[in-house]
Amino acid sequence: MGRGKIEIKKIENSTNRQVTYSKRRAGIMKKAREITVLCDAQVSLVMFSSTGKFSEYCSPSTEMKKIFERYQQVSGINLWSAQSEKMQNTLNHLKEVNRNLRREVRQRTGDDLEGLDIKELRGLEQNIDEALKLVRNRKYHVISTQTDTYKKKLKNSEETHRSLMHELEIVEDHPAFGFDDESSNYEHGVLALANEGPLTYAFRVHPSQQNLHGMGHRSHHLRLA
Amino acid sequence: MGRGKIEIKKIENSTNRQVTYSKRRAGIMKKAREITVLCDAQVSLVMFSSTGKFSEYCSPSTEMKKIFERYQQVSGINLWSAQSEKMQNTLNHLKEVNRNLRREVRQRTGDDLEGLDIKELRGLEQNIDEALKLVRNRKYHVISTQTDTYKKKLKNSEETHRSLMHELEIVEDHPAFGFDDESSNYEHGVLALANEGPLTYAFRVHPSQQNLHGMGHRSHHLRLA
DNA sequence: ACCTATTCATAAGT
DNA sequence: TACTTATGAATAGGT
Repeated sequence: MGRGKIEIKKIENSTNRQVTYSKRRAGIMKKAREITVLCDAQVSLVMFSSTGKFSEYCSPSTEMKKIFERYQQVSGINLWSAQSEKMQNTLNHLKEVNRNLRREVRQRTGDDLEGLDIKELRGLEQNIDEALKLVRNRKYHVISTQTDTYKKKLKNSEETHRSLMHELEIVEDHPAFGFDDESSNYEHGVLALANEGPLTYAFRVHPSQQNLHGMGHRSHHLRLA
Repeated sequence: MGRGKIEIKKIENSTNRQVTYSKRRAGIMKKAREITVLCDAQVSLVMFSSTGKFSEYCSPSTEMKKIFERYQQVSGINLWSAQSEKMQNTLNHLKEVNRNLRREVRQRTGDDLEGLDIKELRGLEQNIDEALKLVRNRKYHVISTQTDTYKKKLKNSEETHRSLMHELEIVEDHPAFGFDDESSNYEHGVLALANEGPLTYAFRVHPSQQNLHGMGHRSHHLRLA
């Protein structure tokens, strides 16, 4: 059909090829449209030209998605196995990382020491001991910082008090209350509290980490924060 | 094209509709085949007749799968959003669990104590201290178990030795070597080694946990095993 | 399924 | 890229 019969083989002239592509693409689209209407069919047509230009037709009654899903059902081919496999791999990877992290934590809490030999136990002990020192140092640092703050606040209010008393003295000429300057007592109190307070360690349960199917081998996950 | 022009609207006579469907389907298929060859294009065509009959065409150079993947890329439509969304959620969930586990470990190693207040620090200290005791107990247990085994082995070989010596005595009538029975020296040695050996704690780097894109906020992950 | 009059699609030229 | 047109292809309706 045209000014002469043509052989069905690749058109080598690229301009010509593009022109033919455009014309025939329009033709196919029209045919697709027509068959859907005339025959009440569902059609999906996806085309990529040799230059990568993309065109599609899809029956108005449906969507590509649905047609592809139906295609899958009928053909038995799993179209997104590649994608999901990739994801599955990442997932498995993450699960393993997770398992190992949990194990590390359980070893650090002393809950899972079965598999360790002497050398590893010695190393772990050493490691935990160092961690303990770090935590203690930090604790003292925080305490002393906080104590300093309290000292300053105390000093402030003390001075405020003094000046108020002073004003009272002047106004009423009535010197009355002594003021104890042993603010170091307070520091002692804080330290005592820090070391002798209730020994429960407040783990916070993380709600978002619950109900991870197939993952949770602990009923809840701990977060120190 | 035919014995008369027809209007493009649903053919009500179902037999007629089926016949037309068959004819036009063949036509479209041919067109699809031709455009792929002539224009070096990639075409996928999926059709369902009103009676549910399924037909497909796909350029020989490719597969439905690939065309659909490409379609997705170009159109931006995620064809399996339902599937992948679920997975994505699990994935994100795992990532968060992971982050928190890492944090827990870093707090237990004393590497990340910035955000903790006194109460939390005190709890952590307490907790680590308990872990330390557990690890120490376990260590001593393993050591003593191992020592028992060594003792038994020693006793065994000692007896073997004795009987050998005895046989020598009998055979050659040549009583010569004394045997030191202080096997407890050995136990002392093991304990000393356990407490005074090199203090490096052997972390094993897990190769499979490297290069998890978007995940690793540590250059490597530790596993105590 | 086949036939064929008729309409349609389109190759090549502009 | 769009229009033109001669020509071959597709197909509606009949058998």
